[in-house]
Amino acid sequence: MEKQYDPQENEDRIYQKWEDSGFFNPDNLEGEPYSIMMPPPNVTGVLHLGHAMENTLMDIMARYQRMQGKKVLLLPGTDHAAVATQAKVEKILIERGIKDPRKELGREKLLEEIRSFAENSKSTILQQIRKMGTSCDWSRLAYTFDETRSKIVNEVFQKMYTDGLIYRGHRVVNWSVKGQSTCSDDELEYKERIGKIYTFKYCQNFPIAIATTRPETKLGDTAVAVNPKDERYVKYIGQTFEVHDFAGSGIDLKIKIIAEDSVDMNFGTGAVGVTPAHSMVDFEMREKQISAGNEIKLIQVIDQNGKMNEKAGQYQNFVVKEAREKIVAWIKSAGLLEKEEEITQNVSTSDRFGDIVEVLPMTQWFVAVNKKIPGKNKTLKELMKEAVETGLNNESTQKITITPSRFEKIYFNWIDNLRDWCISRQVWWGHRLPVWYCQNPDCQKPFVSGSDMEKCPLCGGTVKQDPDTLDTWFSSGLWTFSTLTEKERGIFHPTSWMQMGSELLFFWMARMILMSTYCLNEIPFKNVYIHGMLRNEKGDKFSKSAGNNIDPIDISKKYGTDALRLSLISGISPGSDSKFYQEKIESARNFINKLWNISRYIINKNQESKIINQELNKNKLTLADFWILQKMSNLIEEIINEIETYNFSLAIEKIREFVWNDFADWYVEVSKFENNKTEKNIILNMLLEDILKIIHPYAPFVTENIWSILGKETLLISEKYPEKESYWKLASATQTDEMRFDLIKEIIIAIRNLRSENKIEPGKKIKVVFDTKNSVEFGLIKNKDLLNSQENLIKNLRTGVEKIEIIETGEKPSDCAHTVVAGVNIFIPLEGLIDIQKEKTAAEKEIENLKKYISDMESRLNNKSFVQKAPAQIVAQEQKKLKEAQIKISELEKYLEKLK
RNA sequence: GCGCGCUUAGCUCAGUUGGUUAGAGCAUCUCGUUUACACCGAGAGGGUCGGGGGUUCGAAUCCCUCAGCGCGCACCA
Repeated sequence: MEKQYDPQENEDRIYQKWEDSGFFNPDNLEGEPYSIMMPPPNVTGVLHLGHAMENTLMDIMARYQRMQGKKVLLLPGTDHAAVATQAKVEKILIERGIKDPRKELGREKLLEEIRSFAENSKSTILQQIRKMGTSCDWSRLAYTFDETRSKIVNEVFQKMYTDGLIYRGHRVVNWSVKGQSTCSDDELEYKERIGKIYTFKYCQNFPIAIATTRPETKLGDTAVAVNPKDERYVKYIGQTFEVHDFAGSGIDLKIKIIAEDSVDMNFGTGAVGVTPAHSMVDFEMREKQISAGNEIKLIQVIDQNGKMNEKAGQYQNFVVKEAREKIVAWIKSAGLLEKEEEITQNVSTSDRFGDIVEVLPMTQWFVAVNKKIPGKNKTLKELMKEAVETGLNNESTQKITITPSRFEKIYFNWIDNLRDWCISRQVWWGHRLPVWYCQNPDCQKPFVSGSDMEKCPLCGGTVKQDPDTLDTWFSSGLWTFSTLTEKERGIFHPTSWMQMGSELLFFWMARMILMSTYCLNEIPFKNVYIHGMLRNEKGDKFSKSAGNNIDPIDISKKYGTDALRLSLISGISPGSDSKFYQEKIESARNFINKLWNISRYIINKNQESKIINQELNKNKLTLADFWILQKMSNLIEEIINEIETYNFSLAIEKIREFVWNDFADWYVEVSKFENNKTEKNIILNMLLEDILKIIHPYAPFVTENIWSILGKETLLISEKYPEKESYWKLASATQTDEMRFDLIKEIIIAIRNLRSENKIEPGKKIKVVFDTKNSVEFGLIKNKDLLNSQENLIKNLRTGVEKIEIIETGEKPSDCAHTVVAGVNIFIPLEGLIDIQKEKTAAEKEIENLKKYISDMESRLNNKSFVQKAPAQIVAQEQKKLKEAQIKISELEKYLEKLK
């Protein structure tokens, strides 16, 4: 074995071994099913650090559960990411000089370009997932746009259409002019900007002034809404006012004054100009009014190119911004403007195309979220709520738990504000709507079909498929079950655990819940873990455009995948962002190397002593042996608990602390000189093997590598996770072993400390005198006997102690360095080398501290209500502490006296 | 505007239902080539737990309030 671990040599080979072993495929495993669906990365490029972190989290969980004896499925896949991918490829094509790819290439050719880009990107991504060590079942690899998934998409569409949950309607939608496509409410990004709000009247004799940031849309106004409690305006409610030639457009407006409770009387003029065609809120007002029998018109004045249309009269063909300026100028000159103020406003932009989104009325396809599902008497909204609130159909086994729980509130909040989901997109890359329109002018009926249609089933006329495609989240929503066969759904669905970033809460998590509860009457997953975002040391997001992007594969190549994995999850906690920086990677690499060297030491030792499968003789165990066995037992319990509550970072931190501090720095050192060699070797090997197992989910490559160097014929990936009980059985000698070993540890540290403080030369051998007269005892064994029996530890653990003397006189030897641990006086004779003044100052300072401590403690214990109210256990504990401090202070005082 | 987080050592973070003199890693300083590891070992220094108030025998922990940062939603007339 090399002095330093070289990750490069083996990673690919080991991954191949795992893959060949079949353990990635749950069909080869026994036990309780445990399933994780990988959030399919978009085929828009390469994996970034966030993906790498996700892969690490999922793989830790998958490997851990596999080692716990479960039948683990980690299913890999990719997402065609409709709009995102098309937008990306179009951008590339434009950069290549094709000005308008859709026009110049046409549907088929453009799709061919996108397909080839996507396939390329896909193969890169899959390679990267392998490189991360992800133990996923490649035989079940899925793609949201492959044949199997497309078939299910069509089936679900048809089912929802039949149930009346998917409908074609003329409603307002978000329209990206640049992308020439709709987008859903969730695909909007709000950007803050400074805008102007104008307060004016439509015309001189209009009774009410209104305010707006978009005067150009006022050409489409058909109502003014006021609060019915508003005394200023109540008299106008129900009246219709005509505005002749609004803003010189040549267009006459008919404005009806309507009552709306939601109008804030104190905001602006207390009246809202209602533009149903260009505002979601106004459109809803109109629907409300209509259902109350109050007809209001819908007048569209902006077209799909972001220009004013023929309904804008004189302003036709101006882009909205120009029209706005002209109308404002006209209003000003006509003396209608009452106020002009600057405000900060949020404008909705398209998250993929980046342009400001216009709200337009269009005929599109929608999912009705507030409509009762036939046979269920519940709406989709209600299903989605139920699944998280009480459990689907009020079954507790069908309840989704979100970690951290605060995201549940955010989710409910979102559901409350949910509108019908526009699912048709005018991009070409995606699942084409399974809708056919009869071309016979006498028929013209639309048909929804799960499979391709050729002829109109009614009139036999030719049919033409709808050119639109589905919102990408429609297919992603099916992911937890579209990836499984019917039979597999019985085993792996609902899936056990799902992890994702908080930005996908609505896009994806909510849609999966919607689809799964509706289609299968089952929740998609039992537990969702929401992770935060990785940021750099300054707290900035990593992004290509900011130029601070880090390629995880570069780090993997330089430091090894194990170090990358450890550094990615170090310091993370559920739902919170975390920082990722160089020191973390190095620290992780160092730990891997430490593990390598611990193993190297033990493996070399094995070769010398050639021990084979010997039984541990409990009678030959030392205090140190019992101590480490107890520690290991506790550790296993703690980390299982941490992993199962998704505290991945805490678990590995605890492992690291144990491995480095307890095992390497103390136990391995002790093993070098204690005489029960056989027992030591057995314990060292047992611990090493189990340490490799508990680290394996985090750092699979190095652990598997060492495992094979240990000469194991099995693969570590398929080993059983260690159990607390097996250590507990060995270690349960006495509970106080741990405390007594810790006392020896403290004494050793105190001796090292005295050496350092008194500048005793490194190589110089010393004698130590212990006075145990007033010391605090642990258990039945006297400290005197304990020190006697553990002389070996004290001498050999980097203390340079050559001789030990134990006295019980309470007399102070002179010319000594001195300290007190648990009442044990420790003296190191210094033969005139001692700096008396320094010793005095140190002792005085410590006495000072102790005095304050003791007086605090005394006043607490003298406080009657403390003694009365605090639990007896706490009081006893405090009394013990006080006693210890008192012993220490009196010993120090005596020592100080001696110094004078 | 409504709701939710966060604020602990120079940095990154722990701190379980309130109960040791608030912990770790990195960084800093001192010492050390002791043959598993200098990607190492031994030690040290460093915090009035964001400010203020309250509850309690006892508060980093619970409540109120203020401030800073972040997130979600709504508004954006």
